[in-house]
Amino acid sequence: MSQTVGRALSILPLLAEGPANLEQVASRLDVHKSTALRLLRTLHEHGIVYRQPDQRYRLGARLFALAQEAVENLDVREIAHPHLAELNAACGHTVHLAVYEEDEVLYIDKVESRYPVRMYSRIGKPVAITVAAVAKLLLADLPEPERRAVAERLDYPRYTSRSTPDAAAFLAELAKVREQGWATDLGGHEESINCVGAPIRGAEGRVVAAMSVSAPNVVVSADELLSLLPRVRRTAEAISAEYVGQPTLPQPTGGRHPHPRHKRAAP
Amino acid sequence: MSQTVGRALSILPLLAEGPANLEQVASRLDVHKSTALRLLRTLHEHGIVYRQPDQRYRLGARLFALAQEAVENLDVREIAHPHLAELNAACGHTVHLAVYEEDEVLYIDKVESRYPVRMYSRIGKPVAITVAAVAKLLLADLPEPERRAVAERLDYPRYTSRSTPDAAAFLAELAKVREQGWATDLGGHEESINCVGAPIRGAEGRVVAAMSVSAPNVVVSADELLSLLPRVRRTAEAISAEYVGQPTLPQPTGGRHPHPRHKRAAP
DNA sequence: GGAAGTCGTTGCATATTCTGCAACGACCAT
DNA sequence: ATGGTCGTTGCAGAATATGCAACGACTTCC
Repeated sequence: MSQTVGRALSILPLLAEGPANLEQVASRLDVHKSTALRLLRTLHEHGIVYRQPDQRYRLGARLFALAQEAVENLDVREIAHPHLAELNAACGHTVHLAVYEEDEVLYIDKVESRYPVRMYSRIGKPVAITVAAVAKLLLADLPEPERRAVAERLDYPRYTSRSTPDAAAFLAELAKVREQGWATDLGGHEESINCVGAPIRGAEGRVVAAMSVSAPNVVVSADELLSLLPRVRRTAEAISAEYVGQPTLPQPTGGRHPHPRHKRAAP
Repeated sequence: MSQTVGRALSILPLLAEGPANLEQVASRLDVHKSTALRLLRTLHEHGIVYRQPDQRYRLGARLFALAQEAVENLDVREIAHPHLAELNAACGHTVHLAVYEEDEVLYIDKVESRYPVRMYSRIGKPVAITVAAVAKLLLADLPEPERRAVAERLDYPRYTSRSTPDAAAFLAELAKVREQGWATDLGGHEESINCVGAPIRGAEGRVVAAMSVSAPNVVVSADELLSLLPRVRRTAEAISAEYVGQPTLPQPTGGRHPHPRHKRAAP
């Protein structure tokens, strides 16, 4: 909508890859150096980017501070953490917490495995949405039309031979997950890694987050991991219970949609 | 420099406080609703802000992802973490890692105390710059003119009776810290909390980060905490050694300053 | 040691882009 | 029904961002 702001924001992912100098930024934005300079200066004034001693720019500290504040406002995280830690203490595997937002699922918390062989993942990193157990749980709860729309919008990379191949398969899987109330990822992302997950529900039973336990084959077999399912579900339910118990006033007004999603064209 | 971008960026700290609707944003930016709408839409397109089901805006997931990438590029953090964890395992207290950036010092890592009574702090939150041990360490290493300029720019809130009262006192303290190579905060921020810190040095001996151990009076006395100093210094030195050992190509060119800081006016 | 080459910076004229306005539509309350 | 809130849209005017060209600081190459 706003070209200038759009350009400025495009600089951020670019700098996230690593420090860059003025010319690199200008050429990747496809604007004149002077334009890039002004944008960078503005970002700098706001502490979003930082200028290194060698004059190159990188993402600044305030961005980090902002993001940190943002996550802290996600009450699910606060509530869930102790439960996740407890589960990790009990089984020793990596435990993840994830939320869905605009075609992306991302980890917002994680308790590391206590085994030396670990799964790689990163808080804040988008999840492999078509295969991850947490992603299935979150998408399975979307209202039918939207679920369908999202499924068709996605790409289906073949990470492994067991990755979800296409939208149809994914929708079928989502239906199953929705039905049974839990989900798995058996080698769909990394051949040797399995996950079991369960949904965390807020008021009115909507899925607000999802959690999972992940472990590589070399540590426990898929069957052994599945045997943890009851425990995982109990943890998710405990979090849900606590979450609905004292939700810090989420969505005061029910739902107002001045412009409904699927509006009919005017006559 | 760029008004539009500036306005858009001003929305971020505002939303960090909590979700807000269009009107609130518009009035706090002091612009027309339609203007605020366009800015928010642009931020939304880039995933920086998210629109809740109740139509209010809050900071989005991508901001979180970006920030996460940003910190990961700070190699000090990667290198330091295991050492901090080890120190925590040994003494049980809260361990912090902080960096300085443009008049701000902020925590970039933290290992929580294992005692029930803990100091409150938050990764990503700006540190009380005039009293914190880590802040003293970082500022003490600035070149003299800048150190002075910063000290005079700062505010000196009287958190407690032992807070640094003014710029003169602060500069004196910094000189001492610079001299002795370590720093303390004895009840300067919270009456009952003490800290001991040591600097982490990069190539050429410049201080690139600082670490500290904090504990409340009720757990250990200031003297007992001070007895940890040798250990803290050793940890900081171990991190420094590892950091200079394999710095992932920081600052390739030495220093180019097309426009020197203190340029004389043209004749 | 001079000359050519980088790279960041500045002032300015142009026109592109953003702004505020006013009116509308959807929704809620009374 | 009626009035009120809040988000959304199209438009004309004007403020704002843009690209250009030239310069200064610095490096490198001959």
